[in-house]
Amino acid sequence: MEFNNLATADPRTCISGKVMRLNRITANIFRKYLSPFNITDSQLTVLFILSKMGGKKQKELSDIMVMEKSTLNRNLQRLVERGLLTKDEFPLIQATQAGKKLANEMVPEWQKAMNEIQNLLGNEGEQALDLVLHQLQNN
Amino acid sequence: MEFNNLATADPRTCISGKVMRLNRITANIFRKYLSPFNITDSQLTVLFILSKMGGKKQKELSDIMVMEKSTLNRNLQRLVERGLLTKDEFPLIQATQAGKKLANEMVPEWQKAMNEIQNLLGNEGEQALDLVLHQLQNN
DNA sequence: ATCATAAAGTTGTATATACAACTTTTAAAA
DNA sequence: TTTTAAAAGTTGTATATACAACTTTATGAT
Repeated sequence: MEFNNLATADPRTCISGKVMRLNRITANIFRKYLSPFNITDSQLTVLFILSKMGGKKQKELSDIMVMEKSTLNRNLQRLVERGLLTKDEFPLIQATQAGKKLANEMVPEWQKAMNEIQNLLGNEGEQALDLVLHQLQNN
Repeated sequence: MEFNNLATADPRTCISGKVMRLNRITANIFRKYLSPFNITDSQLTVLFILSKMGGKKQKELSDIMVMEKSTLNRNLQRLVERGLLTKDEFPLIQATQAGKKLANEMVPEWQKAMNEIQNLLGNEGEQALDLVLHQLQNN
């Protein structure tokens, strides 16, 4: 049987495949530093944002992170269950003192992860990543 | 309480956070085109690779995709269950005729997804993505 | 040929992700 | 103030992801 379409397509050029692979590479590096705190990449992103920028509504977080609202809800649940976030002032989600304390404690390890990745990327690579994001989000 | 570390860290600079957001953006675009075939990004990547490059061992696929072997195993299981891949010539994984036929049929929609993303990225953005991957994988 | 070790593959488990459908809250109109 | 509609938030479900621990297969030494 003839597969003309397949003959013209090259899976190595697939943007989605490249980005998923990129995601796994960076996730593997960050996980090395974050797993001792028993917290994931996504959870840390949420905790960092709320610890730095104060209380946010879920919709606001969802938009900032470009994350589906049900996915965000699940991430928030786990952080609330651990006492790191609170919904006491609904609809605002806020970091608790324990959450801010943990985020504060994690910064040195997060910085190590950043250093490792930045060493691999180089300035040029880091700027390239920002360009990619800028093209996709501001067009 | 004072959070000195938090004061110096900016979550917006987090490479992992940026890449996860990038991944969601590109995944959302590709999903629009792939979901009518009831196949996911990851499954398509596997099916494309095997349809184009012939049978591979799981370890080989795992290395090409930089995917954890248990994750790959799960993806393969679903494709085997659907009759799109076969392990009849273990340890080789191969696309079946049905799998190659489906991959062939999907190419036009995949190409549309690629066109939409390439229009957003521009040549500069696409080259930037390749640079990022190159820096992370070849250092 | 056999044995021991390493590598590859599989499975249990937990978390992440998103869709669809639902419930609750908010906002606007009457 | 009440009603209606829209928006936001929640939950059920399926697939993706990876770790740890296991089983199976392959390889090298004897």
